[in-house]
Amino acid sequence: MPVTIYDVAREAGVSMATVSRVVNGNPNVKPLTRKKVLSAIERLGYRPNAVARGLASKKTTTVGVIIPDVSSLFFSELARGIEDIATMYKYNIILCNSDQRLEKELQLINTLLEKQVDGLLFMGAEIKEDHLQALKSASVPTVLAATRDADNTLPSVTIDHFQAAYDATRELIDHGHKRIAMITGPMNDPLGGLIRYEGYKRALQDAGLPLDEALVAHGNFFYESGLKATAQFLTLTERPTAVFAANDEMAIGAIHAAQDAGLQVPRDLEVIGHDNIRLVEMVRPRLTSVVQPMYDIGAVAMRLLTKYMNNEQVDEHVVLLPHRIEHRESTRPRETADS
Amino acid sequence: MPVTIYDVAREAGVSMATVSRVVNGNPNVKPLTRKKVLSAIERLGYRPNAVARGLASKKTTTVGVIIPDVSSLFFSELARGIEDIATMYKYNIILCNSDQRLEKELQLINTLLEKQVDGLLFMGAEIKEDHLQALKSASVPTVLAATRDADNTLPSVTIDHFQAAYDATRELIDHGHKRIAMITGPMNDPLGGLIRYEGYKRALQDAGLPLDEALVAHGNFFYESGLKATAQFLTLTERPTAVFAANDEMAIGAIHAAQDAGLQVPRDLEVIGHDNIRLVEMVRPRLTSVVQPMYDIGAVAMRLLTKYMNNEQVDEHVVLLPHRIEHRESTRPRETADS
DNA sequence: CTGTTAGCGCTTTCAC
DNA sequence: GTGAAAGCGCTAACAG
Repeated sequence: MPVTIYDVAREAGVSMATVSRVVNGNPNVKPLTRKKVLSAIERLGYRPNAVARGLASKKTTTVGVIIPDVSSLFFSELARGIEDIATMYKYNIILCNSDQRLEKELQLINTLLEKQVDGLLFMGAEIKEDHLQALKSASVPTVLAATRDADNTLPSVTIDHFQAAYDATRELIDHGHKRIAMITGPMNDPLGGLIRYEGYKRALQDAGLPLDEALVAHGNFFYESGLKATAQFLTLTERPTAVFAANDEMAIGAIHAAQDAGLQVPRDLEVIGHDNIRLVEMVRPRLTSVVQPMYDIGAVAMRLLTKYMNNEQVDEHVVLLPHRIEHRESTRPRETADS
Repeated sequence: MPVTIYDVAREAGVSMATVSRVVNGNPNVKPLTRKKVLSAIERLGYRPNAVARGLASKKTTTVGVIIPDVSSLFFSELARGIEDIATMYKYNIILCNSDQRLEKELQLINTLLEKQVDGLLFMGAEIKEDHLQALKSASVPTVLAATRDADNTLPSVTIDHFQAAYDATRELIDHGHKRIAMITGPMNDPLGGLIRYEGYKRALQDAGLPLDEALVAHGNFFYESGLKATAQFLTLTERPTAVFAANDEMAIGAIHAAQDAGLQVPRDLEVIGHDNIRLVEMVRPRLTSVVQPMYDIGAVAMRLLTKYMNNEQVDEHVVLLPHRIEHRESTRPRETADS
């Protein structure tokens, strides 16, 4: 039923090999022959079968992407960066949601390898020994995006999460705050959760400020948890005067909790978020946030993966992208800062 | 290098056919034989090659998904619904961003067909003759998600956009408003743009209200455009007292524009959005919005596609999911409404 | 520059 | 229940 390379060959009066050459842009074809083939292709409406090609060439020009949740504001931005660069290099992506469940992640790795992807892009919170094991069984390269494994066994693209959290906290300290609260991510998330908390603690410590457990709440990255944590903070007799949230959604929750309590941001409570998702511009006051360049992380990770897939030389297997703080109205300008 | 079905056959002392049967769960295998094969698979670490399988069986258990932009709050939610159901039916998805550019859409359709996807899920604003043409050249089924073609040539899953916009406008009319503004989507988007505008116009007309062109702004679905449009509305001598925006992002922009102008929502301006994305809960006041069940649309579309792919009987090729208005604080409760 | 010839790893009749 | 054998549609040596 469908027209094959063989049909085209017959129609053009050449061999399959020649058709294959034309289709693949091999220069070793006489212009006239090429023209004949092209016209036969046109006439027959030939469409190369990528599956057959994949079997014969052992390349599928497809990469597997494991993502916790595409509908997340954070990850969908990453996914876009990944796909754009993939397209640029003629790859397609098979996208799979893992919900960060270990079992599902492992199963997805396996499925993707069965599908003979040329490479794997992995996003997720924690990289366990199981992941390393599963990935090692693959003959294809893997790159981690927005995360990394503890020993840097795998190539990865991230920012310096510790430093980013440190900087954010430091910023609040510099504004004269003594009681700075933090809404962390889940503590079983090494980078998004634990390390940012460590950065916060270190910054306090370096500034000689005490760590008050009452000012630390463990959130789950969702708006609601930021809202609740902050509402709770505000019931304390010694309330915090600033909050650092491990992501923007929770930070926005913090702003709203403050407003719901009749406080003004940043006058009564300064708030700083993390990631700088598009949402930060869609709140009043607009949210100051640590910029994690999601799109770029995805793009760089994919670019890195193409290098591995092409056996190109790679000097930096572990890439750290720069971060910075984008100042908006949820924090006071430095000049006018006071406690 | 990689272990093939042939290796397993030899190791287990059976034929490839038998291994194939075991792998595919064919019941016609003696339990003992099955056990031998399974153990050989285990021992060798055999992983079936889905590409070879795809070539031989002409099924890839992969569907192509064309999406305008995964990083969009609206579409990423749809994508999640699609992927979840795909997973449920053992399909993987190749996800491609089209940015709604016709040329890219057509090219993606072609690429996906080359990759021998078993089906196609298409999201986009306008379905042109070109699309129909390209899709027709495929021997695989296509389902449209959150859109449909003018003649319902293709199966689709949507809500009744006209009625949804009508209902939203009607709601504001019922609150006693005489000057109701609308921020539309792009007019070249038949459903998200044009039809919602038609619904708005009809509602006004049915209520005997005049259509004031000064109260209609054409936005682009982004926050900024809602912000600007509303700021503009508020400079009018006869300001609107209510706004209906064609999506939530613009509606949130409307809220902020009002607040920036020192007005209170909903007291001075009622705002109603469209889609009910997750963001509506993350603004103050929280946004009243027309619920378009994105996740469900994706899920139902994918489910429908599985039916076509399995040649199952389908009675409803064009499915309309119900919509409703979710009332929040950006509109006044009906009881206390006044002009 | 072009054609011949093996496969790629699996499914699928068709026999037995 | 099981095996033999013929492809699926293409690429990739290898010859010429």
